[in-house]
Amino acid sequence: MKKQVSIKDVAREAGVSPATVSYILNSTPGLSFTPETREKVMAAVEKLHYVANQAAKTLGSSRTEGIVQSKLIGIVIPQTENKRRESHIMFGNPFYGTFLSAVELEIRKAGYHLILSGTNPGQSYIDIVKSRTLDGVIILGAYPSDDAAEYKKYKIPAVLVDCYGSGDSFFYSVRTDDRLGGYMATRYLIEKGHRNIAIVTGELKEHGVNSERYQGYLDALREAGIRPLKRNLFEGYVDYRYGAEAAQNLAKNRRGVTAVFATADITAVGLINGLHEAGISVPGDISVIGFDDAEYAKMCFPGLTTIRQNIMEKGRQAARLMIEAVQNHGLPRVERIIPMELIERGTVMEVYDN
Amino acid sequence: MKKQVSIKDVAREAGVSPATVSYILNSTPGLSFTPETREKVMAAVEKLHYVANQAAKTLGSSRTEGIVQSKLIGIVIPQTENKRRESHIMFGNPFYGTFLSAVELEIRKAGYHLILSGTNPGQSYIDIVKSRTLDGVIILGAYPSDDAAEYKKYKIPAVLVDCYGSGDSFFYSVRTDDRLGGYMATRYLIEKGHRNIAIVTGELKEHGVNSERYQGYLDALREAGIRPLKRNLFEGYVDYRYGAEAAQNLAKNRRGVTAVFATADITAVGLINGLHEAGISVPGDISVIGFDDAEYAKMCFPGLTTIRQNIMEKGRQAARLMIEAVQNHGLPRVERIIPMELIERGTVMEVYDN
DNA sequence: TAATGTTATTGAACCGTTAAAATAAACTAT
DNA sequence: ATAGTTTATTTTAACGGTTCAATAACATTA
Repeated sequence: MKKQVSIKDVAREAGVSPATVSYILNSTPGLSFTPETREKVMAAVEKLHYVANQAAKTLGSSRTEGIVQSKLIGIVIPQTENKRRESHIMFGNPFYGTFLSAVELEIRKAGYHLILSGTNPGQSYIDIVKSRTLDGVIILGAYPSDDAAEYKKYKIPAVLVDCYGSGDSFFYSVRTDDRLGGYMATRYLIEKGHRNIAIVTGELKEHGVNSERYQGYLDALREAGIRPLKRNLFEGYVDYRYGAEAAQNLAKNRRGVTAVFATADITAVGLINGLHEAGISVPGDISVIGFDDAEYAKMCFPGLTTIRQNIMEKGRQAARLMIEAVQNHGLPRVERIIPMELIERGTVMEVYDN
Repeated sequence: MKKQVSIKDVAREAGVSPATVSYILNSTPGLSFTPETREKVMAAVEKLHYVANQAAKTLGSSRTEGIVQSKLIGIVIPQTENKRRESHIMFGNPFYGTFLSAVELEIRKAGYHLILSGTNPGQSYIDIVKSRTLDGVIILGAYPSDDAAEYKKYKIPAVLVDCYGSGDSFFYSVRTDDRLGGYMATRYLIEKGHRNIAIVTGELKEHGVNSERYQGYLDALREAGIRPLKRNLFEGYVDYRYGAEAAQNLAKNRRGVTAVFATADITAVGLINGLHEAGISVPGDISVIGFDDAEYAKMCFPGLTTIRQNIMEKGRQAARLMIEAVQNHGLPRVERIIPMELIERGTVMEVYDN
């Protein structure tokens, strides 16, 4: 690691003081400089290939309250090392990849950088935030409520993505109306004549995405006067394998189920393949609807009928909200709801009489 | 942003000097302290919830050559904003998600953090490296050769993943033997009786992954005494859509092609679905083999026969190599080759006589 | 007992930058 | 011509750590 070119080198080269260089490069408001001085400085910067040291900037500006700028945004995704369960791995579900892609693009455009971290569920992230003096944090999935107080205490803007249960006015939030989505999916199946509808989903933690979608499912059943059956609830993991497992169980004991709502596409695909393997045709024997419209929803055969949420858009919104929050300190809480739409492909079939 | 607890606060609380706190917390070698002092310090740290400021650490230690530690590893993935071509989007190909997941896990275990960035192809990343004083950089795909000199100059360890053409002894490298992989895929098709084999691939840039796989394809043909045909080369993009496009062209004018080697699974799946749409059966009419064994290779129907590369393993190796390089400065160049294996599923069919 | 090591601890310079206060130079206004 | 503003720039003191040289306290050796 060679000694880097510092602001002093630039100052010397340009024949001005370090402060002048700093002011000019940051175009600090309320200060004026001669065009000549400006030019001299810029020329020196060019000549020496000067790039400011971010650590020093962060440190130097940490004196003034509120304007600390590490230009670093943290993004936290739950992920544990777990050989047995893909669902614990960040990108077991490609949803994250797409989302991250959109976030990165926006964040970079705004001149910030993204510091990516997984966390063991429940593990605190606040140390990282403190030690790196992050400008803000984007949190995916359930957020560790212990940290919440700290974020507020230190006034770190936090954007919660797909989080429920924090009505707290401090946090920004981006999500879809998952309950409505669950309702849409189930209602669609009902409209197609299905009455005995199973649901395959991940852990129904309080205030989670799965839980909301499940509520929506119940809403739709209730509306249609269908009594929900406990045995039609398959609660497990959000991964391919659990879908396949659910398929096996379903194949063993169908009890008249004609349709399944899988609360994530990845589970849906596992389910479909599992059913195929068990000799059950989709949608011939059982209809399936998913959720997300992930990349591969259109790739599998038959194409997966699903509730589409615009993941890129979700990422974009989260990033923009973050930047806004960082730049206009103390903005009032904003909640962005990303719209959904039902995509009809080939995994749902109409049934007549029952 | 509240004023943070500093090392001075801890020192005061413990009744020692800041230097002592620093030494104890970093367990600086060659120094001894009374157990009492140690305990006092640790107690104060606990009590005040002290977390060291990384910016200050980085800056403070930047005096001593070689041991600057921002504890930040950069990871660079080519990605541009391009509405028309998914291939330019980082996670258009889920390969990246899986890879990133593995890297993050390893990096975090070693106490480092990952700073994630896309780059417009050809755009320099060196400014980020300098400004953030990154400890090292993991670079995916073709690397901007202009930066290479800078990395060397500043002695920034760089791990090149899936990069060819840098025999430079400064760089570490992780990759698969793509040429061999291309050979394996093609040879397998030949063994199954195919002689008129097309290849669908991304841009054949000099020294790229695609180019290597293409070479392997040629190797296999040559070995079998088959003359490669120009019209059998479909050179485009590494995305779903290009696979579908290639399928259309192929459907319009098959000229006896009975098998296709798609150099990425995502393209393979696009191809298969495109062929289906055009009324061509896979593998009935045309066999397809892919490359990667991405998540959805087993999800599509029929399951995709493909060359599997262990992506998690690739990520793990890249991360470990990085950490090693950072910690043992000036390690000699290492190259890790991740093995492949052929996964037989349902998209290749044997043909007899021709 | 004085000289000599050790061991535990501290003081202070320094890293690269920002920000507040100070200064110098150039204009106004009286 | 003198004081008062305004404009352009510099000086200095942080920011929160690390690290080297210095010191104090204690044990050892001659």
